Amino acid sequence: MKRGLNETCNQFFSTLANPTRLAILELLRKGPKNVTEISKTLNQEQSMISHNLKPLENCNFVFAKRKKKERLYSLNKETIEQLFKIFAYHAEKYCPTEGKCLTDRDLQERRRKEAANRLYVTRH
Amino acid sequence: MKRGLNETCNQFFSTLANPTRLAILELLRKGPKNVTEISKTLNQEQSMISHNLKPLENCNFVFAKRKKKERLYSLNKETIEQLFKIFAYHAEKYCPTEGKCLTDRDLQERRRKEAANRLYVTRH
DNA sequence: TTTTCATATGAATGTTACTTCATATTCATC
DNA sequence: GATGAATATGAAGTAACATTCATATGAAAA
Repeated sequence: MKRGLNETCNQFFSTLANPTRLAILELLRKGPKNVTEISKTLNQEQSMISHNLKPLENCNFVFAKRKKKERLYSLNKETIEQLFKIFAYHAEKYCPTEGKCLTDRDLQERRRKEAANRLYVTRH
Repeated sequence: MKRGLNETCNQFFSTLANPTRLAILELLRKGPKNVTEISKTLNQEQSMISHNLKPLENCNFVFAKRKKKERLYSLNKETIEQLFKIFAYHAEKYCPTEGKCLTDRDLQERRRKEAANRLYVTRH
């Protein structure tokens, strides 16, 4: 397959395409946090936070530095704030009611329900 | 789970997190194209292109309008060009050799190979 | 009004990513 | 160098997503 924008670009957006990771990024906007703090604030298992921090760090969306026994994670504000800004602008303009932006999955579910409904009407 | 940046944001990035869809977006930078043209240029099945155009359209990353029998898809340049610009800047700065940005999958594979190698060495 | 071209849809299957739990590693302190 | 606290890793199961092939729909032309 023809791929101009390379694997790296896919990686870039894939790393952002996860609710846990987005939550981490949003939390880190407030300032640096260690793993335990993130884990507790987001009410998620520590191992899950670590697993999700890894791709964020690989992509340089967050930076880490040791502080005694802890690892302090901080946000790459330059990149992330810009991205969130674009998103916010786009969402404001195009998804004001959040009524758009449906997944295939949503559409599938909707169809299922419509079909069930049709069936229900037909039955009577 | 605590989720500040909502579902819409995840959707936003998830839609971008796919090589086929990125290829479509990049192609549309050159100008509007219909489904068949996209399909042929990217050398992908028409149904696949259609399936992937749907989320792009849902998120308003592309716009569609009829032209006779065809549907002409065009880019939401405002959003997409900005995103690509940020990505390009970030990649330039942080992944100059594309040596970073490894997935869990990559790391897993690397480990497998290393393990196999260790085993190989041990055998002799 | 049926034929053809262009696109969309559905359902099935394959592929990838996420989550979890158990355990390993790392680093400081005793 | 043993212990404890903080974090990372591995492997397995599960859920989500992408892809494919067959077919349906829609729009124009004959």
